[in-house]
Amino acid sequence: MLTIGALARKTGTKVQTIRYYEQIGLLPEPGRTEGGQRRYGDAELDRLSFIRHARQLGFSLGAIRELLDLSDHPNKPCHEADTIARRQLKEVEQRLVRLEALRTELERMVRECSGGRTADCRVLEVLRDHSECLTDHTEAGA
Amino acid sequence: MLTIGALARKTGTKVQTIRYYEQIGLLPEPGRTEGGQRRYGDAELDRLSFIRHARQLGFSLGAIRELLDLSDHPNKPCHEADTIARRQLKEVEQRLVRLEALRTELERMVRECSGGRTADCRVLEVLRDHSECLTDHTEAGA
DNA sequence: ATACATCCTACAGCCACTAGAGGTTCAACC
DNA sequence: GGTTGAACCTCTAGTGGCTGTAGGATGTAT
Repeated sequence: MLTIGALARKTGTKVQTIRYYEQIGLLPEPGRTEGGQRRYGDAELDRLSFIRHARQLGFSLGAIRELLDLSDHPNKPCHEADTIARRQLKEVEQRLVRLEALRTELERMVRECSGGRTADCRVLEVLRDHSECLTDHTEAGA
Repeated sequence: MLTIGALARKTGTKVQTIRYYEQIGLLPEPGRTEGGQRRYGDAELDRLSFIRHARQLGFSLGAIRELLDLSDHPNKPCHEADTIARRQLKEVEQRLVRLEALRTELERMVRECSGGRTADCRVLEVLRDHSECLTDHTEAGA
């Protein structure tokens, strides 16, 4: 039986994050000691590891909820999980394209900066005038 | 003189976002009509365009605040702006590396999915067992 | 028995917006 | 001059995915 702190260490999660996952129903309410402290078993360890791994792969908590649900029903057909993963892959690919455009633009800004006064700063100039950009990075966000 | 809606259209910003920028002090408080509606001139248009462009390049509002401040002082040396841009470039590059690892892993998951029952689903299996991963995508986040 | 690390709840805060309620103003048209 | 109706106003709350803090209770080692 693991304390919440031990579970946190084993999974590389913060204690508060575990409680947060419980609060939003992603983790089940665990057993408690007489004094009211949470105690976890292997099932919870596996489930949290699954969640953390999926988060590392960029899945949203909503998608993870679906994946966990599928994982709980071994006889369901698998194409739903496949769909979720493909959707995630598509999003990652789109982000990659946008980020590459950003990199190009930032590299150019930095390369062309002559190091004088801000009045002549290439970085600020490019920011001031969008038409100086070679790539399309609209909607690029983070 | 532009209404807030016209300014929004010109810069591709939502009206609420403009008010939000004003609220956090990124845009100055504009003049008002007798009835209390905001009216903007070219200076605000330029400033908001700068902000939006920098946002598209992924700069945080904090970084943008610094850049605007530099832009307001044309005789300051330029290396601070350069530093901010380089920092941003570095972050973008790091995100790219992580996202590429994610893409590799997601592609493999999707490719290997046989389309049977969830019990045998490759996607779910990989999520369950981190050791199946070839790439390091820890801390990859979004 | 005591120390003290860890646990508990409850709530506020982060970023960068976005949405909605409920009411007011402006500009155009008749 | 009167009437629409789109656009404006303020204020508040919600989004995702946590993170941090206050103030107190519990568990374990000595």
